[in-house]
Formats: sequence, structure tokens, C-alpha cells
Amino acid sequence: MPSPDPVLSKFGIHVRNLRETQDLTQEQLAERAKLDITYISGIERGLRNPSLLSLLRLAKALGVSLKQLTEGVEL
Amino acid sequence: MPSPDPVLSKFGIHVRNLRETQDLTQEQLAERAKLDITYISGIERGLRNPSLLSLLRLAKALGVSLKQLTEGVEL
DNA sequence: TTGTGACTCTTAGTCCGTT
DNA sequence: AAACGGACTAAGAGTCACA
Repeated sequence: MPSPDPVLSKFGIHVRNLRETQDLTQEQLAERAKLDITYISGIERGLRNPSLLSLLRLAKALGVSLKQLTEGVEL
Repeated sequence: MPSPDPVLSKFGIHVRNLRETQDLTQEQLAERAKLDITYISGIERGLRNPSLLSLLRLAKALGVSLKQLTEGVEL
């Protein structure tokens, strides 16, 4: 497993905020996005660098657009 | 090499439009984004599924935000 | 409920070339 | 200038048992 990346961490925190705002558990989000719960966990901790297709599934599961999902995330 | 994906193709076309609007060659964009030219080519043809970090580098190289880069891309 | 390490398999991403 | 191919290494996708 990679070590946390600052950019990915910022993204992960944002995902976590979006998830908690909707009172979802990681497990519920994982189910909706058809992703593994440990994968969600890794994303929220900034350990994963998801692909465009994964981002889209995540956005859909959270009921937000890709632009909302990546709000404030920059290099 | 994978076959083109409809979602990735839409994204690739958008990248190509952004690039051509700025009169950049694939090579110039590749250089700016620090990505391989063949990889840029694959992205524009919908054959590649870039990671979040690559998307950010691409956005920066094109001088657009991530939201602009992914405009209209949905599952 | 979430974090973590370890794992396999696939793909991201690079580099060589030719058309 | 760009498409396309092969071969390659690094890293992401996706899953598991367990803390």
C-alpha cells in the first residue's frame, strides 16, 4: 500500500465529508458505488489514486457531479 | 490495448477539443503534463482510464480546472 | 464501523519503433 | 502531426481476514 499523498488526502477528506453529510457508512457507500469497503476506506485516507471511471461511480453513488466530487482538489 | 470505452471516448474528445483550442500538439501537451505522448494519444481516443493525479496534471497543463476538464462526463 | 497488511490481477504509464 | 503496436515496469483495481 502506498503512503498518503497530500492531494489525494484532500480529496479523501472531501469524499468523507460528502459521505457523512448524507449519513452514510463506508459500507453503504461501497455498496452503492459497487466498490469494496476497504477501497473506500483507502480513498478517504488518501492512499488510493482512483481512476476516472472509479471517480464517476463514486460521484454517482454520492449523488453529486464529478465537479462537486473534486471540488477544491488541485495539484 | 483495450478497446474504446464510450465514457472515456467522450472525455477524450473533450480533451482533444481543449488542446486544439489552444493550438497545442499532443507532444506539447504531453511535455507540459509530464505524460507520455502515446498516453495522451490513448486518452484522446478513449482507450485510457487516467488516474485522478493524471487528470490533475492534464488539467494544469491545459490551464483549466478539473471541473472544466471533466465537463459533461458522466456514467 | 473503520483501519490495515497482504495479496492477485489488471491497467496505468513509458519507451522503443513503424505507418 | 498523429495513430498504432509491442514490450516493459510501476501502480491501480479489487478482494480478504483480521485488528
